Order: sequence, then C-alpha cells, then structure tokens
Amino acid sequence: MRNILVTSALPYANGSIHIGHLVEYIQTDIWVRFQNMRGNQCIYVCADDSHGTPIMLRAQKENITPEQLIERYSIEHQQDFADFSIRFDNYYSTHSNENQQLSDTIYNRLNDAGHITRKVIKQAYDPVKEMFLPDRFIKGDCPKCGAPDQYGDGCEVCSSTYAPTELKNAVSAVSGATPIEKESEHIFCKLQNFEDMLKTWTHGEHLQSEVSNKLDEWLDSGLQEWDISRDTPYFGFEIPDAPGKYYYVWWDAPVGYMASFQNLCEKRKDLSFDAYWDKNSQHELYHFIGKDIIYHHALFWPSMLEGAGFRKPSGIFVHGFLTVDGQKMSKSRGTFITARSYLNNLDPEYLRYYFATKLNGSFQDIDLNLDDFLLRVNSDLVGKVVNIASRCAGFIDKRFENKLAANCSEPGLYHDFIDMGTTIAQHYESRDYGKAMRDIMTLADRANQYIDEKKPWVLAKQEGMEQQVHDVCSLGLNLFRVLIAYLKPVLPDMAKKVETFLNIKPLNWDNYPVPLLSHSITKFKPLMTRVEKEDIEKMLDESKQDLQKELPAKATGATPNTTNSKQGSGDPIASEIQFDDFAKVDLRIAKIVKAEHVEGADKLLQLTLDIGNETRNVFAGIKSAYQPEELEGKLTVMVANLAPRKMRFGISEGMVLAAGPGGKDLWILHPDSGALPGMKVK
RNA sequence: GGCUAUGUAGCUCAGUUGGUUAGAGCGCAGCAUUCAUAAUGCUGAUGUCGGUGGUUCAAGUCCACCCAUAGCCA
Repeated sequence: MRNILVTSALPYANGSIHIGHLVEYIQTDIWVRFQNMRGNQCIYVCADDSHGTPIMLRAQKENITPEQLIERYSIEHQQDFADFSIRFDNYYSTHSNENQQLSDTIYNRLNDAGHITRKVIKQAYDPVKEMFLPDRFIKGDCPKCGAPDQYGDGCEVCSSTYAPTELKNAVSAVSGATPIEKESEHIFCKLQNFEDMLKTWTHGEHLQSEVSNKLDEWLDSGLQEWDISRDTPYFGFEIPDAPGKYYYVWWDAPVGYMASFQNLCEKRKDLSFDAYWDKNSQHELYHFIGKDIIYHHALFWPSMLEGAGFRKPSGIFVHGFLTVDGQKMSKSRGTFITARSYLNNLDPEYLRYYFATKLNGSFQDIDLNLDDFLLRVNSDLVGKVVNIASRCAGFIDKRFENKLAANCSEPGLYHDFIDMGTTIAQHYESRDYGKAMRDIMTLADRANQYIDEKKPWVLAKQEGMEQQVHDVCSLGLNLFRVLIAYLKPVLPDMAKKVETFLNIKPLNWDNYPVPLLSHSITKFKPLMTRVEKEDIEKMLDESKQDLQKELPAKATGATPNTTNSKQGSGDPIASEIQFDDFAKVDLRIAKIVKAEHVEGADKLLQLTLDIGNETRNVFAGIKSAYQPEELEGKLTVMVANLAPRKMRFGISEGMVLAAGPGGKDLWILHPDSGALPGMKVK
C-alpha cells in the first residue's frame, strides 16, 4: 500500500470558483479516487488562500473585516466543491494557527541557516491611503505603446512588461492619488543558495519534461533574492523578528498545504504529520497546479522545504488553462461560467467526464467546446455506456425476476474487459485520463456489438431460447459493471447508483474480476439523462446576467463624459483583428420582401430576403421588438456567407444585423437610401 | 523582446526511436435494426499534417527561419 498526500492549489478567497478552477480540482479528485480504489492510502487536502492586499482592500470596500470576507468565501467554495463531488479529506484556511506556526518555523530555520537577508528598496506608495502599492494596484499609460489604463506590471495591449515606476501618468487604483516612491526595508530569501539543489531536483523525475525545460530558463539565468515581506497595512502574518512586516502571501500559501494536513492529523489519530513531512519520509507528496504558478512550486517551495529541513515533493503535476469554445473565458460572451451557474443548470458529472476526456498529463490548455461537450457526453455516456444496462435490464426484469444467469457464457470476452484494466490503470496513474476514457469507450462499443450480434430481442421470440436470452443479458450487465468500475473515479455518483442497481458492495479496482452469477439485482432506473442544448443556453444566459449585475456599479463610478460613448453596452471591444479577418464576412444589402410569424417559435420571425441575384430564408430572433408588417419592404444588412444552420423550423441561410440588449430593445440596421439589394457592404 | 509550449479531417484529439496508401471518436451520407433514455450495428466520404526552405533513399516526425495561439518573465 502506498501512502500518498495530494494537494490542489489554494483558491484565492476573494472570488467564486469558476469552471477554469474546476479543471484542477476535478483532475486531482479523479486521481485521488483512483488511488483509493486501488487500495492505497491517498489523502487530499486543500485550503482557501486568505491573505494579501486584494483581500484586505476588498473587505474594506464591503465594510467588513477580512476575516468575515474569507469566512464567506470559505463556505461558498466548500459548497461548490462538494457539489462537484470533489472530496477533500480536509479543507482549511491559510489564516490559521497551524499555518502561522509552520510559516514561522520555516522562516526561523532559514534565518538561522543564513538564507535570509534584508535590504532597503524603493516602492510605489499611496500617500493618501498610506500604503505601499502592489503592481496590480497602480494604473497608468504603457511606457512602450502608450495604451491608457494599464496595470503596473505589464501592458495588456502590447504585452510588454515593465516596472510600475516606468508607467506614465500613474495613479493609485485604491485612492486615485499619484503614487510617490518611498523606501522601505524588505526581507529576502536567498534563493541562489539553493541553486545546486534545484538544478538536480528539477531534473530528477519530479516534473514533466516541459516544466523542467521552463525551469532551466530561470536557473540558467541565475536566481535572485526573493522578496518575502510586505509592509503594514497588510492582511497576513507578521514576521517574528520584524514588527510591521508581514509574510508575502506566496510565503504562507504553500505552507497552507502543510497546515491543512496538520489540522487533519489533529482530527485523525491514524495520521502522522512527521511520517509525511520529515526529511526522510518515504511517503509520497504531490501538488497539482496550473502552469501559471510553476515558479512558486518548483523553485520557491522546494527551497523553503530544503532550507527548513522538511522533505520535498515527490512530484508536481502541472496542467494548462481552460478555454471555452476556443477562447479565453469571457464575461460578455457568457463563457465566464462559475461553478454555481453550471450547477444550477447541468449535472456535474457531465463536466467531470468531459474534462477527463481532455486531460492528458501535459500542461497544454484544454478547450471546453460546448457543442462537442453535448455530443460527446450524450454519445459516450448515455448512448454507449448507460445504454448497455438499459437494453439488458428490461429482459432480466420481465423474464428472469431480476436474477442474473448462473454461468458466464463468454468468459473470453469478459476477460478481455478485465485485462484492459491494467492499461486503463496505467493511464489513470500517469494522469492521461483521455486515453483511459478512450479505452473504456472502446470496450463499451464492444459490449454493444456483442449484444447486437446475439440479438436477445429476436431470441426472446423463439421457443426454447430462454437460456440464451438470460446469458446474453446477464453478460451485458456484467460487462457494464466492469465499465462502471473503470469510470468510478470520474463518475462517483453514477457508480453509486449502479452499485444500488446491481445490488453490490462499493466497486474498487479488485472486486470485479469474477462476474456476478445467480445474483439478484434491483429494478433499473435511468442512470443519467441527456445534456439538453437549452440547459447549456440557460447557463450562458445566467452567466451573462451575472455580468449585467456587475456593470451598473462600474458605470456609476465613472464620469458621465467618458461613459457616453460606451453607453448601451458593457461589452468591451473585442480583440483586434486584421482587415483579412473582416473581409471574410460578406455583408450584403437585403430587402425584406416577406416577414412572417413562425408557428411555435417564441422569439423568431421568418424573413425572406432579396439580395439581388437570389432570395434567402432567414430566421431572426427579433419577434419581441418587431411586428412582421413593420419590416416588409425595408432594407437591412445581412451576413450572406454565414454557414446555413438547421433550426427547428427550417434552414436559416444567414443572419440580419441588429443591436441592443434584447427584448423590446432591439434595432435592426438600415442602410441610407440609395443602397440596392445585393450590394456588398465594405 | 526573451523563454516554454501548442498548431494534424467540420469538431475534439492520437500519432511511439523518421519507414508502406496519415489514425480514432463525434458529426455527416447510405443501409440494417427496433431490446434500449430516437439509444445500437454495418458501410462510406472527408486532410497542401500552420507556412517556406533544408538534411535524408525516405519527414507529420529531424534542422533553420517565418506566421498564429497560450502562458511565464520573481
């Protein structure tokens, strides 16, 4: 039995969990469940990351204490995780006694060993608010390209990086005052003392090769001293020998892993803190993280542990980011989806499965393509897997009183399924869940092929074929049981339902090699329903509404003059495109020759458009704003080369252009008089 | 700007150390089937493997440059 301690990165306690976060927690949870199913002891701990300037300022803005703020998010985060079946052994906070003590221990030991130094640095200071400003809280014009309203650390327009002092017309985002430069003594950790250790460690099979490559860049250019202190006011822990100085949030954040585990040890007598964290521990320790925080986990953290005489991680598993429909999550597109808005509309197991099909153990970004998501989940889980049980269970119920056959008719086939378990386990172990899912679906295909080949529904109509029907359907359910065992780390809720249906003990990785024979099962109930397109759309709408709620607050803060040009839309301008991109869209003047209601459609009008050489049939979602009579005879603009789209009421061959938030507030475009149908808009 | 990755069928992705006509799933088309939550089975079409050069008997795979995308730069 292996003893394994696993962590996911600590979510920051000033925002909600979104589906981007969930990639990591789902990836980790699957791995932990897999390890436990194998009979290993795998402990999974996490915590909220509760310190730092953003939390302090956010709490001030809301007129509450930071403690109240982080308590609120702690409750929310844990509820979200629980509802996605992410099962922590302990979920704690970095704002805890254990964390403070461990942070101090590590600091003191590093200090005693001469790894800590102090020097005076100059930093931006807000004279009104009387605080030093983190880069993110200074805004100004980019020194390279002049773009206004950029953060102090880098420009989002030309993506250059610079020091906040280089910003032009810099202002404090906290008070609006012009920052001044002020000196202060800071405390540094001498990372260069750990350079040799890190060079060895980062190439010692603890990391993915692409991560080692990335680290080489930093190691080759030489490590610098790391600034680990921040001046008061700061929400965090005061450094023992430095009044008014606090640990930088990235100091005590990874210590939060240890602290959470220590807190668990206080509750569970069978666990020993030292057994896992002692310098000579033989237990395994893994951190799952995103690719943005490699630095902190693969350079700083091992140095802290080494310097303080603790063990270093056995491995750091880095994953990529999530895109939605190929793009960064966007609030205006509704693809900035929080865990809660997903849960309000869709089954969490859909997402667990979909992420599993995409994850492959590298730090490539993964894409949630919503059309693909729907097809994939419905096809694989409902059409293939659950269907096996569904098509066999009826026979077993109606003809055999829910009792399985006494013998296994095709031991060869059954053993093929069992044998595949070795490969699938290897894929899980190496976090290549995509390959595991593919193998499982190949087996599901084989089970369906087998049933189709034997055709129990035909046998059932023949005299004397009862035994065969019984054998085929019993085997089908036994194959299904094996598939569910393989899927259990990904789909724990479905596995539980199947355990009830099959009347069996909880499945683990060893208790299925013998098929169920002469075994009584319970009545089959649908195990999973299909993803519905409308539910996805409802989720996107809900996410957009969340944005609308945020907007008014922002708008009132600005002066009327500057908002005028932006009024009517909170949508930020989309990312820059080239002329070629624009030229791809073929816009034409169209004459609305006919407009009519569509029976059964709440939002659509059916338009017949004349674009010169041809007429087009277009369904437009403008019923709430226009009567058909108002439109007939008018000219408008349409996208003429949009791929035709099959809708419930027919095929739509393009779209007309309109602006507005929706409902009654919707206005279609009209060209100035003189334009003729078919003219290209350019 | 530097670095690390990524770019393969409509979509999502596999492609081991360079080696025959480049694969899978979904989608699409046709046929079969109706036990099953319109779920299944069989057959089929689809690719300048981001671009340009180069190394080689042979390049999706190696090298150089370029383009696009993502992230990091304490």
